Amino acid sequence: MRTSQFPLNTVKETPSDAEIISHQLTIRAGLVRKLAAGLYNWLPLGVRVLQKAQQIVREEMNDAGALEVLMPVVQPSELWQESGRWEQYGPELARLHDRHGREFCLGPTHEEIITELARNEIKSYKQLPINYYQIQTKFRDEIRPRFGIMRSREFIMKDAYSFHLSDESLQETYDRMFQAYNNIFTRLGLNFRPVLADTGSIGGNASHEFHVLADSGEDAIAFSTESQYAANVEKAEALAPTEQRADANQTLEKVATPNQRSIEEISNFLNVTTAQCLKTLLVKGDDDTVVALLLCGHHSLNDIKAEKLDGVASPLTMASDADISQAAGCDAGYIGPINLGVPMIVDRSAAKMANFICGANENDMHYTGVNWGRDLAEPTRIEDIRQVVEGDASPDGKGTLTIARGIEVGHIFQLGTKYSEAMNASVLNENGKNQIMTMGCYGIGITRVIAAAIEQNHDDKGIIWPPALAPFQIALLPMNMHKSERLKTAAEKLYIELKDAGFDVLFDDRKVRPGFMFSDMELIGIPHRIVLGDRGLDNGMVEYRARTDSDNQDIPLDQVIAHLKAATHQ
RNA sequence: CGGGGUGUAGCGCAGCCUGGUAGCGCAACUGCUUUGGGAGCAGUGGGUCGGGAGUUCGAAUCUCUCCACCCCGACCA
Repeated sequence: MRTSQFPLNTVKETPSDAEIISHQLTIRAGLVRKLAAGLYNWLPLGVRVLQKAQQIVREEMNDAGALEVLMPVVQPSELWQESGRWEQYGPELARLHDRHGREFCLGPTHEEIITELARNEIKSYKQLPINYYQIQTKFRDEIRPRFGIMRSREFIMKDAYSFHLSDESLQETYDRMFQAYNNIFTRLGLNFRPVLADTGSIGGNASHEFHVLADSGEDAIAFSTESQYAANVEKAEALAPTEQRADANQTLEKVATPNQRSIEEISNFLNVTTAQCLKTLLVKGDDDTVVALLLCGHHSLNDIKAEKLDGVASPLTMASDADISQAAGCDAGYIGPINLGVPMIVDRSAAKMANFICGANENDMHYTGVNWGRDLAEPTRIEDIRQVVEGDASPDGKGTLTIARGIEVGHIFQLGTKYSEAMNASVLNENGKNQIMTMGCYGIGITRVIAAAIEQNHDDKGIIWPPALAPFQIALLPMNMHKSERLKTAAEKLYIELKDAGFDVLFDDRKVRPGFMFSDMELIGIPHRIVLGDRGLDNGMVEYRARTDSDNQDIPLDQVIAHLKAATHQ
């Protein structure tokens, strides 16, 4: 490709609203342009990268036995009503009407559609298992789209859905997808980790997320220092402390704490650590009741763990101010478990506290020196409801946890029969009886993969594409070609030879200064660069430089192709 | 949804407080010079100052209203 026919649309200035590096570079390099909040146009250069990513995903999915289909973006409400998600899904689901007033939505995901397809097309156990996938645009009306293509409202996703008769068959396909995902992200050249995950709103059993490790990631991942254990902190179990509870050697006292509400304020005011304070959260329970959740002051509630507990409303909802004053007789900030007449769920760590501080259920008052079993009953319900923190014991018993940031680029689930049951997707089994199929689902955010790749691979000059994602492999840069007929002839000849050798070459035939060319090619991250100049031509030499090199290398003109083949492992 | 902020040329911004014929840099276009790390000089084009209403002789500037976009928060016990 020639730059004279393939405009680069690079810009020198960073747009003011781009916060993270991948957002800045996707715009500066001319991959995308913003159309509106969370909506992006993809320019020719960006499309080439998209296609590279899609191709790898396609190849690995096909190799793993999945079959490509294509489903509509616009989906009829009836199917969503059948699965129950028309009501469940909030404002994130963009709904619309056609001219006849019929209701539709823009698909944020395709479980309903694939289940409808499968129940019509699959009649016999002999057709199972089967794994369908598509690469399709999704729309989710995010609360806050941000970071450019990292979290946009419209995005491209590869989603796959498998159908089975048995859990064993589902597990087999799940394992195969797990392997396929490892292959895909490895080929894409990303530093990633599969982690145990929560199944979220889609529901189901086993689940892994694939995270690209980057400081700008929106998810926190807990890793074991000693083992392969890795989990989203939403999911990571906080083990009960192994040490015994300390002796109750302080006396219970009620102290005035005027205007000291938060754990932070209380600990400062009383000159103690936050770990000595007990945090009492009131949340909504079943049918208009209120439940107290008790945590160590330095721990945070994990609402995903909490809302799964019996007696706690899902989604987790904090009690209103009115509920609080009715249940505890005080304002938020002074609630405590002593004489609190609501059911209590105590975190494993909080149950081991001794001589702690808590609210007195009276405004501007706290208790100090509080002890379980003496000043109030021993906890009757102890659960894991907190977020893990750095240094916690790893749930698999090996090592301790460290916490790193990750970008979720893939997610695989065992869905079970949630959709197939609701939508009656069944086949005839070996005994001639109807049997509901069990399902798995497997997603990869294609557009997010590109943002993640840039987050992980860039320098102050621009993008450094992993070879598999680069829009072009080689930049061919003639120096001042318009002034030298000899150079022009040589450059044109080399361009043809490189193309014939099977390389993706970007030939910069613009009449621009050398520095301009260098900067452009570095910004858009082309992995390999060949520079042709009159000086080198006198000696039959060209210059080679990889995007990651700091120096040029002189290569005899007749060995360029061999050199590039070695450099690109072709 | 709550809080904060910003809308002025394609992009980045000044001008607004204190009302009086709309500016700077980059980009674009033309010409000349230049040519191994985002060139120099000269010139040219480009703006419903986010929309609407109001105050005023006169509004980018003051008032009201609507819209768009950005940031933070949605853990307060």
